[in-house]
Amino acid sequence: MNFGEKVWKLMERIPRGRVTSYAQIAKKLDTKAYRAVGNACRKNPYAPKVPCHRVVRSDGTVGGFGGKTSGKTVKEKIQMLRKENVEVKNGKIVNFEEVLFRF
DNA sequence: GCTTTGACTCTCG
DNA sequence: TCGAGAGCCAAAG
Repeated sequence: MNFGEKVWKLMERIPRGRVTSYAQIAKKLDTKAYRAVGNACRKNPYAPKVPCHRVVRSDGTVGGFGGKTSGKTVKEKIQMLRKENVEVKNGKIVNFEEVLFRF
């Protein structure tokens, strides 16, 4: 199994209204490839099946989705999260510790 | 097979 | 508060 497949498989289990961080995923995979995780997300061949928009940075900031690479913007990502009952303020997750999915 | 790049994270000034 | 630097790993060229 490829590295990316493991990442996507983990992302599938993120429930609605919850988020996780790249660090959490890397930790679960027993690796420190935080960046590689983000790289895999950027490719994301499993489109809506894998909710990469529920993956944020370790400090709770949304990050990613920066125009060039995804075509979308951080704002769009935030809108999706808010739709799923995830509060976002100034690009950061509100009550991050509470909605963080630790697998 | 080495270099570049990236939706990352941590530390320090 | 915020940016810069360093460290980390995987994929693509």
